Amino acid sequence: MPRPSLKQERRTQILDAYERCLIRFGVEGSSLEAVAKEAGLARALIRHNIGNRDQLLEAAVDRFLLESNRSMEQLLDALPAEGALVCLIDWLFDPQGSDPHLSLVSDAFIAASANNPDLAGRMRTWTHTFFDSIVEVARRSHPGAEKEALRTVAAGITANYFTAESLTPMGPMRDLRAAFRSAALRLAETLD
Amino acid sequence: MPRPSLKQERRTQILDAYERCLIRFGVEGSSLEAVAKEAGLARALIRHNIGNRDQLLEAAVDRFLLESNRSMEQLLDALPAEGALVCLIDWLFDPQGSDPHLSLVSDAFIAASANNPDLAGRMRTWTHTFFDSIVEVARRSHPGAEKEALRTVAAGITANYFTAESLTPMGPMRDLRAAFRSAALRLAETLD
DNA sequence: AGATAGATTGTCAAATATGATAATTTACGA
DNA sequence: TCGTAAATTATCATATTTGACAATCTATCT
Repeated sequence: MPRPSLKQERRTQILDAYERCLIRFGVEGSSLEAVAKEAGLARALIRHNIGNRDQLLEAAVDRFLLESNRSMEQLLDALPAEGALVCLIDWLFDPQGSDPHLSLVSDAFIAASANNPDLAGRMRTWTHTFFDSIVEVARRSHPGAEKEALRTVAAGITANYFTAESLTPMGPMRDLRAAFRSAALRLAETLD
Repeated sequence: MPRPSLKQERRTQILDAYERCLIRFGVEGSSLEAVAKEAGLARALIRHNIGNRDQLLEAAVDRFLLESNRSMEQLLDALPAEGALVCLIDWLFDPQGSDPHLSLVSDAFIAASANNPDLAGRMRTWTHTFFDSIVEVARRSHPGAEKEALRTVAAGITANYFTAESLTPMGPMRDLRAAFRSAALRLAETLD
């Protein structure tokens, strides 16, 4: 009987806008005004659908972790048994594949972790989870490799991926991006 | 006859505080109020010694680039002819050596580059300079290696260094940091 | 049509940020 | 001691941000 709820649509609309602001202005710099403007909504609608500034951050972190885990699981399922590691690298560094958006949002969260112990904890476990997933893929495609070697290679791939994404706010740097991809591949080859 | 000028002392005092704020709050989140409080000075003193918010950012970028180049040159001079690359990696990943502070400041500048084309340009050339320096060190210690291999390895080392530093706001993650260092070393070994 | 629950908009007060200028204090040389 | 130039403090007007609440509008059901 009541008017149908748009809560979910509004929430995603707001969180999408918030993420764009996070990338440009960071956690501290993303005012509710800016988010509302970016979303094309009145500021009071943020309050109505999500709440105050802290609740907005919390909601964004929740969604980020969910989405990140979902997308990682999906990727792991899609990887072939043969040559999984190279395939993973191709996906990570494919401009079409992984969304640079997510990495930049994580950068904002990590930077803000210095003032926010809770956030720091959540992002630490996220980082470890991400890293462990890469290790697992490496183990799959190189069952014989030593544990330490797998961790080292996984760290290197992770770092090159993170860095390539982190530099995007400066604009396209194709040469460097390609070099990071090559470095990841070169590390993977050391497991053969 | 006048009172002695403290302009230089005050400038460094303010810029030091501003960098600490940049690391915690980012460019957009670093209000003059916050900087003044962090520096233990009245806000009007920022205006007196440096100027408005834009001028503060400009001054910080200027100092960052100068300091970064100076420190890089100094490092390059200090490196031995033999095993320069491994020595460089030791220095980059030595908690005592490179100042994590500088990397975090550069992270803030890079993130803010999305809204600031001028800043983006300056940070792009800085990134390229940093990268080229690593390539040069690699070439010195492995004169026989192919150009492309040198670039790839240098990119990997750079990425692992950047990433290791970027994660510090989340708190100490020794295991991951060690893994990034190992990855850099493993990449260097591929040049042998 | 009328009731209902939710969306949407409007408005307020308090807190904070900024730029600017005036007033005051301080250290040094003459 | 006294003038001077600089540091430092005080104050102001303005704009932005935030949280809160009231008022209005709108889609659906009965």
